[in-house]
Amino acid sequence: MKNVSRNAVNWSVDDIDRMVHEPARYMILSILYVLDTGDFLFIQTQTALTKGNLSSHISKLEEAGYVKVVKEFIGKRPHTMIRITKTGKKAFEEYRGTMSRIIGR
Amino acid sequence: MKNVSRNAVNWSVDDIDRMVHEPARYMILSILYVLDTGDFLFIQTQTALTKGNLSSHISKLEEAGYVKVVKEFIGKRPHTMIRITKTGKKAFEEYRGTMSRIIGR
DNA sequence: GGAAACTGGTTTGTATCACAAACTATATTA
DNA sequence: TAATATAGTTTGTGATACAAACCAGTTTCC
Repeated sequence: MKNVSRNAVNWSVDDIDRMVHEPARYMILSILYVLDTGDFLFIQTQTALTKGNLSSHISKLEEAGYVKVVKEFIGKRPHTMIRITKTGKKAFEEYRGTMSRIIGR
Repeated sequence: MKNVSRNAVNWSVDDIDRMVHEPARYMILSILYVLDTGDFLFIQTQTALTKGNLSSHISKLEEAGYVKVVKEFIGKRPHTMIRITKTGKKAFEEYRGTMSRIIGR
């Protein structure tokens, strides 16, 4: 048995992109949507997420194709740059549209 | 290490009430917010959730104090009525306020 | 120069969660 | 009386979010 049909409130749970719906990831995307790129530590301070948590959310966003991760060395230290993709931007916009509709404004 | 501080986007992940954030529960609450009460089967058809899924979401909402569940018999058959509480209404309103702010527009 | 502390993360362990299938208990119908 | 329907609840499981523990270096301090 699967949920497939539309309902009286005129939206289905499947309309909501869970990848974006998760607050931590929404926050990450909302930063990158404006700035396009950000390094790991910048995003960490902005979101106030723990490193571990941030790390795994970035991995998920990467797997979803919503961000690209570039690792390099700055001087002698490792550095991780995260860039939002076209797909990621679109997903973010669509999520906002969907939620606007659902929340009603 | 815990997330506690505010961030540059001016909201924290903790601002979002996960009890309401879950789409299935948001849908249930959005129906009850308008109608105040609804029986199990009505909500099931409106949400298009499976019975099992709906049952457990209702239990969670009940534990959170967002709904009250009243079991009775209609004729010889069991019947389950779900009523949104004052707390539930307030939580729903606050969630919408929070999300409106976060989604922006 | 060697221990200690810091940097910039990733991996691991755990508790929780969402979900549908399987099940329960009674009632109705064939 | 056997099968089917009703009205849900319980169970199994795969996925998830999270912070603690860990790791590979680098810099600082004595």
